[in-house]
Amino acid sequence: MDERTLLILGLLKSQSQHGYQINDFIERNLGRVSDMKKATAYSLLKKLNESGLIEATTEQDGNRPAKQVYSITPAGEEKFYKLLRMSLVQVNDYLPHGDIGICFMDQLPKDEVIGYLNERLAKTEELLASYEAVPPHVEHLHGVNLTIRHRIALFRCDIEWMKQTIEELRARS
Amino acid sequence: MDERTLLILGLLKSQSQHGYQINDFIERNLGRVSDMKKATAYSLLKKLNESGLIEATTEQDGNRPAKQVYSITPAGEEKFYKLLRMSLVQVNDYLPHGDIGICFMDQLPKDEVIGYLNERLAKTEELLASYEAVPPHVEHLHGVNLTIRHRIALFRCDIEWMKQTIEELRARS
DNA sequence: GGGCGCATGTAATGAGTTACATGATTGA
DNA sequence: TCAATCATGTAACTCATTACATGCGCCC
Repeated sequence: MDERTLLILGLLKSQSQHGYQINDFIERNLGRVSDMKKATAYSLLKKLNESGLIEATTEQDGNRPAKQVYSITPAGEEKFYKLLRMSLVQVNDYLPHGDIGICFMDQLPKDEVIGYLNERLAKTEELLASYEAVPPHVEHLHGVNLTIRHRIALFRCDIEWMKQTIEELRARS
Repeated sequence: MDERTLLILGLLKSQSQHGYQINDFIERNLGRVSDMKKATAYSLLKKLNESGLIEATTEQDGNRPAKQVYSITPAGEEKFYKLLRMSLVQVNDYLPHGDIGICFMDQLPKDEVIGYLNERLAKTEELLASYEAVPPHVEHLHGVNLTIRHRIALFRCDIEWMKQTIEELRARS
């Protein structure tokens, strides 16, 4: 939750926005950094408003549904910096999804496992290629590029690990 | 949830066990692969029993509280293999926790950020060392070793990425 | 007698998702 | 006129966690 709060406060810090805008920006530009969903964004905005970290003004364009435009408050800025510092020092402790399966791989014939891992390897390489193909440059948020590089590094690491694992399986008598 | 189900079914496949035993095994031997908590294990066991993937017999030792000893059923074995295959082909798509903070790093003075990243780097190196120090060998589940190697690789990757990022920050005018 | 290990469970809470519901504007 | 985009929100649900509650046996 802290992470999502940090994201919303950070986006509002650079510019007052309404919910739709924030969600739209995340979907379009930050799909590779956050998976926050629309409903989550709206309800977080509501909650942050209630707790005084952001404040809302209502805007209306003609006959359209009214917008709730949110701005960050001084308390919100303080919270933003606190969360940002916490986030920067925090160690990533990975518990990769697929590793439970790896634990039980001996329950299947070696060749079958190698087949699955090769499939996974190919899909991961595809994913990596898609990241390498599109150098993203999100305006005013150029730290995003560092996170993309981070993910690319992680994919490469995964690929190496899979190759090594497959090799080792193959080498088994 | 699928992952937790796979874990429990996999453990029961090798041996009928009661809840306490399963939780104990996970805590002692699989703390680096799964973070499933006691209450989760118990309620999952209940649920899997209700859906027929496992079955329970009651055992009593003297006057102690009765144990629910669970065994995997044929339906459970089928489910196990299905989940195992799914798990093995599934691509890991990492969304590292700390990366939201990285996006906003420009909001803090460069030197402060470098300080935080160095702190994070040191902590990660410590964590890595703890993984490298203890070569785990869980009996009958030797795939676990591969997952430990996986995490070691990911930590090394993270460390490299942090060093590179710090270097780049330093190089900024 | 007190604390630890064995053994089971429930209740409250929290975070987040999916799916639903509504309605205006705009462009093909 | 029909679909897409703009715009907001709620309700039900799932998953998992924390904290609580209980009680025996064993050893110091």
